[in-house]
Amino acid sequence: MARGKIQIKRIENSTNRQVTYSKRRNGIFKKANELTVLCDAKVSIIMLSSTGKLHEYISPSTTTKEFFYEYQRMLAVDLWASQYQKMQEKLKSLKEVNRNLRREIRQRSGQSLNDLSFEELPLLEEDIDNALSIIRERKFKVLSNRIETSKKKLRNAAEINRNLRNEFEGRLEDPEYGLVDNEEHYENVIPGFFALRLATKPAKCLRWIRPQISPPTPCLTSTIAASISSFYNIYC
Amino acid sequence: MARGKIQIKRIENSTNRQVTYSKRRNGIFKKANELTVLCDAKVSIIMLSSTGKLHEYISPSTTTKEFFYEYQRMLAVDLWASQYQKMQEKLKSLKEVNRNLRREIRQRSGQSLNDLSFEELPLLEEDIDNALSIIRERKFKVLSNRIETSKKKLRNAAEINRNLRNEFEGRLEDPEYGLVDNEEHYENVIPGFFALRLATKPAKCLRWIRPQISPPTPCLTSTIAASISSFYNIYC
DNA sequence: AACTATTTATAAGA
DNA sequence: TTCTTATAAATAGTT
Repeated sequence: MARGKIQIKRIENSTNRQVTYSKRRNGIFKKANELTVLCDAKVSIIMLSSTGKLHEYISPSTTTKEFFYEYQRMLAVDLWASQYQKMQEKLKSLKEVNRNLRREIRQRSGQSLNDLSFEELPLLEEDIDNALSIIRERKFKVLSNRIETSKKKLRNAAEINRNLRNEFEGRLEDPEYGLVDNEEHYENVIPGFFALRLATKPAKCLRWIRPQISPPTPCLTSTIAASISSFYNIYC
Repeated sequence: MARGKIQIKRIENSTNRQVTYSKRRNGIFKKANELTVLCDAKVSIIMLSSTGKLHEYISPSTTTKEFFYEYQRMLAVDLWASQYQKMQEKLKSLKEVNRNLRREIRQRSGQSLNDLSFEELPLLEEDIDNALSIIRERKFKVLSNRIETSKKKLRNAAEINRNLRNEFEGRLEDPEYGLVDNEEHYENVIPGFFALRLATKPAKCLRWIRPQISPPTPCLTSTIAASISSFYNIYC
């Protein structure tokens, strides 16, 4: 348009393209503003350059947001409606599911039983009765597993204890390790292992006899002690 | 800009304004298209004229919707974001809640017990045991209510029956109503009421002795019969 | 919608 | 980026 006509096709020179973009963009925005004033119109222009930059023009006294509400209203084509509606429906169905789940839990807890029909009540009863059996079974299974584990750990601890004892006795007989007077002294050094009696039936059967000489042997870790303790608190 | 310079201010002559709007609009759209081609840019223009008409230009290979998603993304100022995001969060939290509710139901049914800690199991057991008691209690209450209701309805039916019988006898004695031979004939007209014996304890106590003469008295509606029947099926 | 005198936009160069 | 300027393009007023 000046100093020579140009073909309307992509400008290959990058710098040139940038410059032209900048100049023409201003030109268009200027024209848009003139249109706004002269013709009392509202104009929104958004431009994305090839380098990814964004520029916009919006007529004064409007925001882009307002403008697009207007745009949607005019075209009766809601740009976001479908997405929005889908979400709304999903929300609704989730709420419904939620309500039903809560009701089921309430009924399984013995509340809101009025909602149940005369025929449904015995079914619920049976279902919960079954559940209770399963849970009880599971409880006792977990329980006996714990007992087994504790037993094994204790046996292990006792074994280590015995080995230590043997080693110690070996050293006593070995002159290099110095002198120890008698068995009684030895008893004080390595305390008697505390007894834990476990029977087959879990309830009312666990008895924990505390060690009489402290500190207790380090072979029994606090973890085991804690688990036995909690076990004891719950079932004895 | 031609045949005389003009002031950039609202054109008061309506026709003139319209014409100018039309001309300049085309000019801008043309420029926009040139920019699109020359500079490899994307342009969206939306115009609302003073008469309320809408015109838009959008670079080829794009839709206005896409364009505005891009616009939102670039500006990080989501035009609809707040509403949208709130919904998304609500959806997420509802899903989470539902997942937990489902887990609770599973556990109350005796499934997924592995998720429960050693300490939680007995609590669940106790809770469900309580629920079971409540449900049983409720069941028996509903049951005895039904029995009461049935009893009342039966008494009522019997009362009506008796009245009918009396009225009929009255008519027999009244010459105006014609002649009836004897009591036996009368028995055929109004059949013997069927017996339903109800005891206090619900289980194994309901006995339904079918009427020997059919059809049964119309005073006992099918509803009552059905409820007694289902009652019978469930508890006897 | 077409014409055209004139203004405005802008390509190329600095 | 901005300025300059020759020239292309847009357009106001007219028909």
